[in-house]
Amino acid sequence: MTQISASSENPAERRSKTRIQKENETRILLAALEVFSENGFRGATLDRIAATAKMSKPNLLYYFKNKEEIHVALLTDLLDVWLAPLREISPHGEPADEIGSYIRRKLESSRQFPRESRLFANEMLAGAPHIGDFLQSELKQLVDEKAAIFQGWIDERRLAPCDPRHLLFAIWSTTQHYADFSVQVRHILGLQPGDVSYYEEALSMLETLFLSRLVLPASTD
Amino acid sequence: MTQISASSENPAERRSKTRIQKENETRILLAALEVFSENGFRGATLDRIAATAKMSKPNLLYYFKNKEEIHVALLTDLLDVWLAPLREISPHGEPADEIGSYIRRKLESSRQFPRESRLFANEMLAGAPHIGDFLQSELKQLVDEKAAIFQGWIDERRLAPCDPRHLLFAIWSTTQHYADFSVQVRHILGLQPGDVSYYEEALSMLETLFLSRLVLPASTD
DNA sequence: TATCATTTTTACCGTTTGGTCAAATCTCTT
DNA sequence: AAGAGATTTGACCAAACGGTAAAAATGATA
Repeated sequence: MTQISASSENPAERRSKTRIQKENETRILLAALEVFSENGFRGATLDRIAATAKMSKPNLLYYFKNKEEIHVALLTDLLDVWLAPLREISPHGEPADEIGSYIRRKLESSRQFPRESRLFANEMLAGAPHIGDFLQSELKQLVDEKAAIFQGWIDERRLAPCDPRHLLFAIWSTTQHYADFSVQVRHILGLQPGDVSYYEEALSMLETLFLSRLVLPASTD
Repeated sequence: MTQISASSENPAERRSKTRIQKENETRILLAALEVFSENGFRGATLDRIAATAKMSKPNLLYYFKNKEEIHVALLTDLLDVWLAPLREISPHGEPADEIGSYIRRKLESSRQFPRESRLFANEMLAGAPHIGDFLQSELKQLVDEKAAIFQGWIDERRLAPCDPRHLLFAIWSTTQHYADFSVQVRHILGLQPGDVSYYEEALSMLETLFLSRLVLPASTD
């Protein structure tokens, strides 16, 4: 978050952050994450963020100069979280290992950072007005790079022929679903609001789906 | 939409709808779908909906008594669209056929009704405040019913052991992803804003994933 | 074409929203 | 304990928001 330390930041240009500054910025970003991830940028209000952070609105605006700046700070943090699991895919491992561990990392990220996932989803649904550039440049580039790895495996007959980018879409959607649609998941599984015990079953399902075979061939017993 | 004809509807209780009424309600719901699906309930405004429908705000409120009523009308329509493909799953077909055609129906629904899909996604992200009951009752019941079919196939060794409900989650997420995250999909595939030509590749990917085998066993050539 | 119901508009209201300002308070250093 | 800088607050503002009332305009019907 909050770029290079003593740049043109909000509480004037000060050399280093005070204890109070660090505490309050954290509190604000945490509260903002809560509110933005539920209601999106337009649906969120400074009043709600301030209330969630247990802070007056003018005080909040002492740390971030406007609503957009808070949102940008959150998205900037988010993109690192989002990319990290993807970066780790290596061309040197076995396809099953690499895909399997990518799924585990993505699912773990979904469990640990469900609000970040929903923040991202909200931004997508709104048409990615704030991170369109990121999608087109950084993300696209990384995807192309990793897709080439998959394509290599396909050429070596270690992976079924498919568009590697769509394979990535499938991994992203299935894993993020457990964060973004957790309400639906819990309602259907009959779980309580806070309960996230379904992640183990989810992993098991996704391993069957991506690494093994779902529909079994007719046995010849 | 708009339940039983001459109930306690908005323009007083009138016997049947006039031509103008039908036209305007359609225009409003179409505009509202556009706006709600992009920004969610809280992020949408009556002014934007009215502007999109090329209609004054008071005139809009002549047909729907408030913002919530428009939203409810949209969600009511939506739930039918959402359930239709699921209802068709039959216990009598082959697993591969039933799952395959369900995926095709879902993907087709995603292509035909992307805004409805995003409306649903927005409602989920917000914690399903308006359709929580639907998820718990109608949807859960239908899911349990269809999950039992899958479980039967698992018991007969025609399907890999897995939690059938999570299998449904995987189908939902992968197919809806192409509507909900279409911006991301297009940016990564390098397509223009309106272009939805990726649906064929998507279907191909999902058929490989769900019906065939993604990671191939080492050949013994 | 006169009449009546339907539709649309104009003008408005109270509240919420994003944001400002200056004064008041607090914290840290000396 | 005093001073300077950092933090917090209350009062406020203009615009946007959801919504209302009543008059004006339009459409259907006889």
